[in-house]
Amino acid sequence: MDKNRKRMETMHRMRAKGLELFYQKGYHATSIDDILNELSLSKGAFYHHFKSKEDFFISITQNIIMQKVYALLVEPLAQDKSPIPIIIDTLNNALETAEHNSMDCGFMLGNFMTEFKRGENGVLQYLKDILKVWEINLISALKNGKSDGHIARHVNCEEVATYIISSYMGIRTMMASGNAKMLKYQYIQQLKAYMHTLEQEKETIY
Amino acid sequence: MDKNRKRMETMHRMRAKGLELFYQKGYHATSIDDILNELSLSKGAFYHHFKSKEDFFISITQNIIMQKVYALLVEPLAQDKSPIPIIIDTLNNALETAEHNSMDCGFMLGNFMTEFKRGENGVLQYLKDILKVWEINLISALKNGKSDGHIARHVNCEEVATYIISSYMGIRTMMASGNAKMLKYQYIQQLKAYMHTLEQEKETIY
DNA sequence: ACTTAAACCGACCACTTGGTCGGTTTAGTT
DNA sequence: AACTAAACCGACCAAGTGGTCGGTTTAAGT
Repeated sequence: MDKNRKRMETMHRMRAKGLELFYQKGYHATSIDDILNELSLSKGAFYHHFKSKEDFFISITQNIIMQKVYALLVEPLAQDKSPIPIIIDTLNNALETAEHNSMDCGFMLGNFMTEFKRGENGVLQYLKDILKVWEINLISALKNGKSDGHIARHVNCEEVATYIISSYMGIRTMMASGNAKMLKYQYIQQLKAYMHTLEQEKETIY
Repeated sequence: MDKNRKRMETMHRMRAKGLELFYQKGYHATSIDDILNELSLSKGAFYHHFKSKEDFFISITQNIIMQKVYALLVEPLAQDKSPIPIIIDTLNNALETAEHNSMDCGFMLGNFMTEFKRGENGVLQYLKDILKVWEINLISALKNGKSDGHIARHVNCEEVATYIISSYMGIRTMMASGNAKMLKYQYIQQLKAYMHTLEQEKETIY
Protein backbone atom coordinates (compact mmCIF):
# COMPACT_ATOMS: atom_id res chain seq x y z
CA MET A 1 0.00 0.00 0.00
CA ASP A 2 1.80 3.06 -1.24
CA LYS A 3 -1.31 5.05 -0.47
CA ASN A 4 -0.74 4.53 3.20
CA ARG A 5 2.82 5.75 3.03
CA LYS A 6 1.67 8.83 1.19
CA ARG A 7 -0.95 9.40 3.85
CA MET A 8 1.56 9.13 6.65
CA GLU A 9 4.00 11.36 4.85
CA THR A 10 1.47 14.12 4.28
CA MET A 11 0.16 13.94 7.82
CA HIS A 12 3.67 14.13 9.15
CA ARG A 13 4.51 17.14 7.03
CA MET A 14 1.40 18.87 8.30
CA ARG A 15 2.17 18.03 11.91
CA ALA A 16 5.78 19.15 11.65
CA LYS A 17 4.94 22.47 10.07
CA GLY A 18 1.95 22.86 12.37
CA LEU A 19 4.09 22.43 15.46
CA GLU A 20 6.66 24.84 14.09
CA LEU A 21 4.11 27.59 13.64
CA PHE A 22 2.08 26.86 16.76
CA TYR A 23 5.27 26.98 18.74
CA GLN A 24 6.42 30.21 17.18
CA LYS A 25 3.20 32.14 17.10
CA GLY A 26 0.91 30.28 19.46
CA TYR A 27 -2.08 28.07 18.76
CA HIS A 28 -4.72 30.76 18.45
CA ALA A 29 -2.56 33.10 16.45
CA THR A 30 -1.80 30.43 13.85
CA SER A 31 -4.45 29.64 11.27
CA ILE A 32 -4.77 26.42 9.39
CA ASP A 33 -4.27 28.39 6.20
CA ASP A 34 -0.93 29.64 7.53
CA ILE A 35 0.23 26.06 7.76
CA LEU A 36 -1.32 24.95 4.49
CA ASN A 37 0.11 27.81 2.48
CA GLU A 38 3.64 26.98 3.54
CA LEU A 39 3.10 23.40 2.50
CA SER A 40 1.18 24.19 -0.70
CA LEU A 41 -1.61 21.96 0.45
CA SER A 42 -5.32 22.63 0.53
CA LYS A 43 -8.06 22.79 3.10
CA GLY A 44 -9.46 19.65 1.55
CA ALA A 45 -6.31 17.71 2.25
CA PHE A 46 -6.22 18.95 5.82
CA TYR A 47 -9.78 18.01 6.69
CA HIS A 48 -9.36 14.71 4.93
CA HIS A 49 -6.70 13.75 7.47
CA PHE A 50 -7.80 15.59 10.60
CA LYS A 51 -11.27 16.23 11.86
CA SER A 52 -10.62 19.63 13.40
CA LYS A 53 -7.92 22.07 14.41
CA GLU A 54 -8.04 20.76 17.96
CA ASP A 55 -7.81 17.16 16.83
CA PHE A 56 -4.84 18.16 14.73
CA PHE A 57 -3.11 19.72 17.71
CA ILE A 58 -3.73 16.69 19.89
CA SER A 59 -2.21 14.55 17.16
CA ILE A 60 0.87 16.77 17.17
CA THR A 61 1.06 16.53 20.92
CA GLN A 62 1.03 12.78 21.01
CA ASN A 63 3.19 12.19 17.97
CA ILE A 64 5.87 14.85 18.12
CA ILE A 65 5.90 16.67 21.43
CA MET A 66 5.84 13.45 23.40
CA GLN A 67 8.81 12.12 21.44
CA LYS A 68 10.78 15.28 21.95
CA VAL A 69 10.23 15.28 25.69
CA TYR A 70 11.23 11.66 25.90
CA ALA A 71 14.37 12.10 23.85
CA LEU A 72 15.53 15.28 25.54
CA LEU A 73 14.42 14.91 29.13
CA VAL A 74 13.38 11.36 29.97
CA GLU A 75 15.73 8.96 28.22
CA PRO A 76 18.93 10.64 29.37
CA LEU A 77 17.88 9.88 32.94
CA ALA A 78 18.34 6.16 32.38
CA GLN A 79 22.05 5.98 33.09
CA ASP A 80 23.71 3.95 35.73
CA LYS A 81 25.37 6.55 37.86
CA SER A 82 24.46 9.20 40.40
CA PRO A 83 21.32 11.07 39.34
CA ILE A 84 22.81 14.37 40.44
CA PRO A 85 25.26 14.81 37.56
CA ILE A 86 22.80 13.09 35.24
CA ILE A 87 20.06 15.61 35.96
CA ILE A 88 22.44 18.53 35.75
CA ASP A 89 23.81 17.30 32.43
CA THR A 90 20.36 16.60 31.04
CA LEU A 91 19.05 20.05 31.82
CA ASN A 92 22.27 21.68 30.73
CA ASN A 93 22.04 19.88 27.43
CA ALA A 94 18.37 20.78 27.00
CA LEU A 95 19.18 24.43 27.58
CA GLU A 96 22.16 24.20 25.25
CA THR A 97 19.85 23.07 22.48
CA ALA A 98 17.52 25.94 23.28
CA GLU A 99 20.24 28.54 23.54
CA HIS A 100 21.69 27.82 20.12
CA ASN A 101 18.35 27.75 18.42
CA SER A 102 17.59 31.29 17.39
CA MET A 103 13.99 30.28 16.89
CA ASP A 104 13.72 29.08 20.46
CA CYS A 105 10.41 30.09 21.95
CA GLY A 106 10.51 28.46 25.33
CA PHE A 107 9.48 25.12 26.72
CA MET A 108 6.87 23.73 24.34
CA LEU A 109 4.97 21.88 26.98
CA GLY A 110 4.93 24.88 29.27
CA ASN A 111 3.90 27.29 26.54
CA PHE A 112 1.01 25.18 25.39
CA MET A 113 -0.10 24.41 28.92
CA THR A 114 -0.30 28.14 29.49
CA GLU A 115 -2.32 28.65 26.33
CA PHE A 116 -4.76 25.83 27.07
CA LYS A 117 -5.15 26.46 30.78
CA ARG A 118 -8.93 26.87 30.71
CA GLY A 119 -10.25 23.60 32.11
CA GLU A 120 -12.86 21.84 29.98
CA ASN A 121 -10.60 21.67 26.96
CA GLY A 122 -9.37 18.14 26.35
CA VAL A 123 -6.01 19.33 25.12
CA LEU A 124 -4.64 20.27 28.53
CA GLN A 125 -4.86 16.73 29.83
CA TYR A 126 -2.62 15.38 27.07
CA LEU A 127 -0.01 18.00 27.88
CA LYS A 128 -0.23 17.32 31.59
CA ASP A 129 0.19 13.61 30.98
CA ILE A 130 3.46 14.16 29.16
CA LEU A 131 4.74 16.36 31.94
CA LYS A 132 3.73 13.66 34.38
CA VAL A 133 5.90 11.15 32.58
CA TRP A 134 8.88 13.38 33.04
CA GLU A 135 8.05 13.87 36.70
CA ILE A 136 7.70 10.16 37.35
CA ASN A 137 11.00 9.40 35.70
CA LEU A 138 12.72 12.16 37.62
CA ILE A 139 11.38 10.85 40.90
CA SER A 140 12.40 7.35 39.99
CA ALA A 141 15.93 8.44 39.09
CA LEU A 142 16.22 10.29 42.39
CA LYS A 143 14.97 7.31 44.37
CA ASN A 144 17.44 5.03 42.68
CA GLY A 145 20.11 7.50 43.62
CA LYS A 146 18.99 7.19 47.20
CA SER A 147 19.23 3.40 47.16
CA ASP A 148 22.69 3.64 45.66
CA GLY A 149 23.86 5.99 48.36
CA HIS A 150 24.30 9.01 46.11
CA ILE A 151 21.47 10.97 47.64
CA ALA A 152 20.89 11.60 51.31
CA ARG A 153 18.12 9.60 52.92
CA HIS A 154 16.27 12.60 54.28
CA VAL A 155 15.64 14.02 50.78
CA ASN A 156 12.03 14.04 49.61
CA CYS A 157 12.28 12.99 45.99
CA GLU A 158 8.79 14.14 44.99
CA GLU A 159 9.46 17.63 46.29
CA VAL A 160 12.81 17.79 44.55
CA ALA A 161 11.29 16.68 41.25
CA THR A 162 8.63 19.38 41.49
CA TYR A 163 11.26 21.98 42.30
CA ILE A 164 13.46 20.95 39.40
CA ILE A 165 10.61 20.93 36.92
CA SER A 166 9.30 24.28 38.04
CA SER A 167 12.69 25.94 37.76
CA TYR A 168 13.24 24.45 34.32
CA MET A 169 9.85 25.57 33.04
CA GLY A 170 10.49 29.03 34.37
CA ILE A 171 13.97 29.48 33.00
CA ARG A 172 12.83 28.35 29.57
CA THR A 173 10.12 30.99 29.57
CA MET A 174 12.62 33.61 30.58
CA MET A 175 15.18 32.51 28.00
CA ALA A 176 12.61 32.83 25.25
CA SER A 177 12.47 36.56 25.93
CA GLY A 178 16.14 37.14 25.28
CA ASN A 179 19.45 37.09 27.15
CA ALA A 180 19.36 33.31 26.92
CA LYS A 181 23.07 32.77 27.36
CA MET A 182 23.47 34.58 30.65
CA LEU A 183 20.22 33.23 32.06
CA LYS A 184 21.29 29.72 31.23
CA TYR A 185 24.62 30.16 32.93
CA GLN A 186 23.10 31.64 36.07
CA TYR A 187 20.47 28.95 36.21
CA ILE A 188 22.88 26.08 35.82
CA GLN A 189 25.20 27.46 38.47
CA GLN A 190 22.42 27.56 41.03
CA LEU A 191 20.95 24.28 39.91
CA LYS A 192 24.33 22.71 40.59
CA ALA A 193 24.51 24.32 44.01
CA TYR A 194 21.02 23.10 44.82
CA MET A 195 21.54 19.59 43.52
CA HIS A 196 24.74 19.14 45.48
CA THR A 197 22.91 19.86 48.71
CA LEU A 198 21.01 16.64 48.07
CA GLU A 199 24.20 14.64 48.05
CA GLN A 200 24.93 11.97 50.58
CA GLU A 201 27.77 13.23 52.73
CA LYS A 202 30.76 11.04 51.90
CA GLU A 203 31.99 11.05 55.50
CA THR A 204 28.83 9.54 56.91
CA ILE A 205 29.08 6.44 54.77
CA TYR A 206 32.27 5.14 56.29
CA MET B 1 -14.19 68.33 35.91
CA ASP B 2 -16.54 65.48 36.54
CA LYS B 3 -16.02 64.44 32.93
CA ASN B 4 -12.50 63.48 33.72
CA ARG B 5 -13.55 61.32 36.63
CA LYS B 6 -16.08 59.60 34.42
CA ARG B 7 -13.40 59.01 31.85
CA MET B 8 -11.04 57.48 34.37
CA GLU B 9 -13.78 55.37 35.82
CA THR B 10 -14.82 53.93 32.48
CA MET B 11 -11.26 53.31 31.42
CA HIS B 12 -10.58 51.55 34.67
CA ARG B 13 -13.65 49.35 34.33
CA MET B 14 -12.53 48.37 30.85
CA ARG B 15 -9.02 47.64 31.97
CA ALA B 16 -10.11 45.59 34.95
CA LYS B 17 -12.52 43.45 32.96
CA GLY B 18 -10.05 43.28 30.09
CA LEU B 19 -7.33 41.92 32.34
CA GLU B 20 -9.75 39.44 33.86
CA LEU B 21 -10.65 37.99 30.49
CA PHE B 22 -7.20 38.20 28.95
CA TYR B 23 -5.85 36.40 31.96
CA GLN B 24 -8.52 33.71 31.87
CA LYS B 25 -8.70 33.05 28.15
CA GLY B 26 -5.58 34.62 26.73
CA TYR B 27 -5.10 37.77 24.70
CA HIS B 28 -5.83 36.34 21.27
CA ALA B 29 -8.77 34.27 22.43
CA THR B 30 -10.48 37.29 23.97
CA SER B 31 -12.25 39.72 21.68
CA ILE B 32 -12.96 43.33 22.46
CA ASP B 33 -16.64 42.51 22.14
CA ASP B 34 -16.29 39.89 24.87
CA ILE B 35 -15.11 42.60 27.21
CA LEU B 36 -17.62 45.19 26.06
CA ASN B 37 -20.60 42.88 26.34
CA GLU B 38 -19.87 42.14 29.97
CA LEU B 39 -19.65 45.83 30.69
CA SER B 40 -22.62 46.84 28.52
CA LEU B 41 -20.43 49.30 26.71
CA SER B 42 -20.02 49.87 23.03
CA LYS B 43 -17.25 49.75 20.48
CA GLY B 44 -17.52 53.49 20.22
CA ALA B 45 -16.72 53.95 23.86
CA PHE B 46 -13.77 51.61 23.62
CA TYR B 47 -12.12 53.27 20.65
CA HIS B 48 -12.83 56.64 22.13
CA HIS B 49 -10.54 55.78 25.03
CA PHE B 50 -8.00 53.43 23.47
CA LYS B 51 -6.50 53.56 20.02
CA SER B 52 -6.21 49.80 19.48
CA LYS B 53 -6.43 46.45 21.19
CA GLU B 54 -2.68 46.40 21.64
CA ASP B 55 -2.64 49.90 23.08
CA PHE B 56 -5.36 48.78 25.46
CA PHE B 57 -3.32 45.84 26.60
CA ILE B 58 -0.24 47.95 27.16
CA SER B 59 -2.34 50.29 29.23
CA ILE B 60 -3.48 47.35 31.34
CA THR B 61 0.08 46.20 31.72
CA GLN B 62 1.34 49.49 33.00
CA ASN B 63 -1.64 50.38 35.14
CA ILE B 64 -2.73 47.14 36.73
CA ILE B 65 -0.21 44.38 36.23
CA MET B 66 2.64 46.58 37.34
CA GLN B 67 0.79 47.50 40.54
CA LYS B 68 -0.02 43.90 41.30
CA VAL B 69 3.57 42.79 40.90
CA TYR B 70 4.75 45.60 43.12
CA ALA B 71 2.22 44.93 45.83
CA LEU B 72 2.65 41.17 45.87
CA LEU B 73 6.31 40.63 45.06
CA VAL B 74 8.35 43.80 45.34
CA GLU B 75 7.12 45.80 48.31
CA PRO B 76 7.21 42.89 50.78
CA LEU B 77 10.95 42.69 50.15
CA ALA B 78 11.51 46.04 51.85
CA GLN B 79 11.68 44.79 55.42
CA ASP B 80 14.54 45.17 57.75
CA LYS B 81 15.50 41.61 58.49
CA SER B 82 17.19 38.68 56.79
CA PRO B 83 16.06 38.37 53.18
CA ILE B 84 15.87 34.61 53.49
CA PRO B 85 12.66 34.44 55.53
CA ILE B 86 11.37 37.53 53.72
CA ILE B 87 11.68 35.91 50.33
CA ILE B 88 10.23 32.65 51.55
CA ASP B 89 7.29 34.44 53.15
CA THR B 90 6.71 36.61 50.12
CA LEU B 91 6.56 33.70 47.73
CA ASN B 92 4.55 31.62 50.16
CA ASN B 93 2.03 34.42 50.44
CA ALA B 94 1.88 34.91 46.68
CA LEU B 95 1.19 31.23 46.20
CA GLU B 96 -1.36 31.30 49.00
CA THR B 97 -3.31 33.95 47.12
CA ALA B 98 -3.10 31.87 43.98
CA GLU B 99 -4.04 28.64 45.67
CA HIS B 100 -7.23 29.98 47.16
CA ASN B 101 -8.33 31.64 43.98
CA SER B 102 -10.30 29.08 42.02
CA MET B 103 -9.93 31.29 38.97
CA ASP B 104 -6.18 31.22 39.22
CA CYS B 105 -4.60 30.92 35.83
CA GLY B 106 -0.93 31.15 36.61
CA PHE B 107 1.57 33.96 36.83
CA MET B 108 0.16 36.81 34.77
CA LEU B 109 3.50 38.15 33.73
CA GLY B 110 4.72 34.72 32.72
CA ASN B 111 1.56 33.86 30.85
CA PHE B 112 1.57 37.04 28.81
CA MET B 113 5.28 36.85 28.16
CA THR B 114 4.68 33.41 26.70
CA GLU B 115 1.86 34.67 24.53
CA PHE B 116 3.79 37.69 23.23
CA LYS B 117 7.12 35.98 22.76
CA ARG B 118 7.50 36.83 19.07
CA GLY B 119 10.00 39.68 19.00
CA GLU B 120 8.93 42.78 17.09
CA ASN B 121 5.85 43.25 19.20
CA GLY B 122 6.20 46.17 21.53
CA VAL B 123 4.17 44.50 24.24
CA LEU B 124 6.87 42.06 25.30
CA GLN B 125 9.21 44.83 26.35
CA TYR B 126 6.74 46.25 28.86
CA LEU B 127 6.29 42.84 30.43
CA LYS B 128 10.01 42.22 30.56
CA ASP B 129 10.55 45.59 32.21
CA ILE B 130 8.19 44.71 35.03
CA LEU B 131 9.91 41.40 35.58
CA LYS B 132 13.20 43.26 35.62
CA VAL B 133 11.98 45.43 38.47
CA TRP B 134 11.26 42.35 40.51
CA GLU B 135 14.67 40.94 39.68
CA ILE B 136 16.49 44.11 40.64
CA ASN B 137 14.70 44.32 43.96
CA LEU B 138 15.38 40.68 44.68
CA ILE B 139 19.06 41.14 43.99
CA SER B 140 19.14 44.22 46.10
CA ALA B 141 17.45 42.47 49.01
CA LEU B 142 19.92 39.62 48.76
CA LYS B 143 22.89 41.96 48.67
CA ASN B 144 21.66 43.78 51.72
CA GLY B 145 21.37 40.44 53.41
CA LYS B 146 24.99 39.83 52.57
CA SER B 147 26.10 43.12 54.08
CA ASP B 148 24.12 42.35 57.19
CA GLY B 149 25.75 38.98 57.60
CA HIS B 150 22.64 36.95 56.90
CA ILE B 151 23.86 35.57 53.63
CA ALA B 152 27.21 33.95 52.99
CA ARG B 153 29.74 36.03 51.12
CA HIS B 154 30.38 33.48 48.40
CA VAL B 155 26.75 33.61 47.22
CA ASN B 156 26.16 35.12 43.79
CA CYS B 157 23.04 37.22 44.25
CA GLU B 158 22.25 37.63 40.55
CA GLU B 159 22.31 33.89 40.04
CA VAL B 160 20.13 33.30 43.05
CA ALA B 161 17.58 35.88 41.89
CA THR B 162 17.37 34.23 38.49
CA TYR B 163 16.93 30.84 40.09
CA ILE B 164 14.21 32.05 42.42
CA ILE B 165 12.30 33.81 39.66
CA SER B 166 12.52 30.86 37.31
CA SER B 167 11.24 28.44 39.91
CA TYR B 168 8.38 30.77 40.83
CA MET B 169 7.32 31.26 37.22
CA GLY B 170 7.38 27.54 36.67
CA ILE B 171 5.45 26.53 39.74
CA ARG B 172 2.75 29.06 38.94
CA THR B 173 2.33 27.55 35.49
CA MET B 174 2.10 24.11 36.99
CA MET B 175 -0.35 25.18 39.67
CA ALA B 176 -2.67 26.65 37.06
CA SER B 177 -3.16 23.15 35.66
CA GLY B 178 -4.48 21.72 38.90
CA ASN B 179 -3.21 20.11 42.09
CA ALA B 180 -2.24 23.55 43.30
CA LYS B 181 -2.19 22.71 46.97
CA MET B 182 0.27 19.85 46.84
CA LEU B 183 2.49 21.58 44.31
CA LYS B 184 2.64 24.65 46.48
CA TYR B 185 3.62 22.62 49.52
CA GLN B 186 6.33 20.73 47.68
CA TYR B 187 7.69 23.88 46.14
CA ILE B 188 7.85 25.82 49.38
CA GLN B 189 9.58 22.96 51.18
CA GLN B 190 12.36 22.86 48.62
CA LEU B 191 12.55 26.60 48.32
CA LYS B 192 13.20 26.70 52.06
CA ALA B 193 15.86 24.06 51.77
CA TYR B 194 17.53 25.94 48.95
CA MET B 195 17.31 29.33 50.61
CA HIS B 196 18.82 28.06 53.83
CA THR B 197 21.90 26.88 51.97
CA LEU B 198 22.59 30.55 51.27
CA GLU B 199 22.72 31.34 54.95
CA GLN B 200 25.80 32.63 56.64
CA GLU B 201 26.98 29.88 58.96
CA LYS B 202 26.35 31.18 62.47
CA GLU B 203 29.54 29.56 63.85
CA THR B 204 31.83 31.45 61.52
CA ILE B 205 30.66 34.81 62.78
CA TYR B 206 31.98 34.42 66.26
C1' DA C 1 -31.08 78.71 28.09
C1' DC C 2 -27.24 78.03 24.94
C1' DT C 3 -22.84 76.37 23.52
C1' DT C 4 -19.28 73.15 23.38
C1' DA C 5 -16.83 69.23 23.80
C1' DA C 6 -16.58 65.01 25.97
C1' DA C 7 -18.49 60.29 26.36
C1' DC C 8 -20.91 57.06 24.20
C1' DC C 9 -23.79 54.41 20.74
C1' DG C 10 -24.36 50.88 17.17
C1' DA C 11 -24.56 50.07 12.32
C1' DC C 12 -21.20 49.08 9.24
C1' DC C 13 -16.78 47.48 6.80
C1' DA C 14 -13.01 44.66 5.12
C1' DC C 15 -10.92 40.78 6.40
C1' DT C 16 -9.92 36.34 8.56
C1' DT C 17 -11.36 32.28 10.80
C1' DG C 18 -12.55 27.16 11.10
C1' DG C 19 -15.05 24.16 8.59
C1' DT C 20 -17.90 22.04 4.37
C1' DC C 21 -18.54 19.83 0.05
C1' DG C 22 -18.89 18.53 -4.75
C1' DG C 23 -15.60 17.55 -7.80
C1' DT C 24 -10.84 16.00 -9.84
C1' DT C 25 -6.53 13.60 -9.69
C1' DT C 26 -3.84 9.73 -8.41
C1' DA C 27 -2.49 5.13 -7.66
C1' DG C 28 -3.20 0.45 -6.51
C1' DT C 29 -6.44 -3.93 -8.03
C1' DT C 30 -8.60 -6.75 -11.13
C1' DA D 1 -8.14 -0.81 -19.76
C1' DA D 2 -11.62 -0.42 -16.37
C1' DC D 3 -12.79 0.13 -11.65
C1' DT D 4 -12.39 1.83 -7.04
C1' DA D 5 -11.22 4.30 -3.25
C1' DA D 6 -7.93 7.19 -1.40
C1' DA D 7 -5.77 11.81 -1.50
C1' DC D 8 -6.39 16.17 -2.74
C1' DC D 9 -8.36 20.63 -4.64
C1' DG D 10 -10.48 25.21 -4.07
C1' DA D 11 -14.71 27.75 -4.06
C1' DC D 12 -17.76 28.65 -0.66
C1' DC D 13 -20.01 29.70 3.97
C1' DA D 14 -21.42 31.47 8.50
C1' DA D 15 -19.50 33.46 12.27
C1' DG D 16 -16.52 36.23 14.06
C1' DT D 17 -12.48 39.84 14.13
C1' DG D 18 -10.46 44.63 14.88
C1' DG D 19 -11.54 48.97 13.60
C1' DT D 20 -14.40 53.22 11.57
C1' DC D 21 -17.67 56.84 11.61
C1' DG D 22 -21.69 59.74 11.66
C1' DG D 23 -24.69 60.57 14.97
C1' DT D 24 -26.82 61.11 19.91
C1' DT D 25 -26.57 61.85 24.77
C1' DT D 26 -24.57 63.99 28.71
C1' DA D 27 -22.71 67.39 31.58
C1' DA D 28 -19.75 71.40 32.50
C1' DG D 29 -18.99 76.48 31.40
C1' DT D 30 -21.07 80.81 30.16
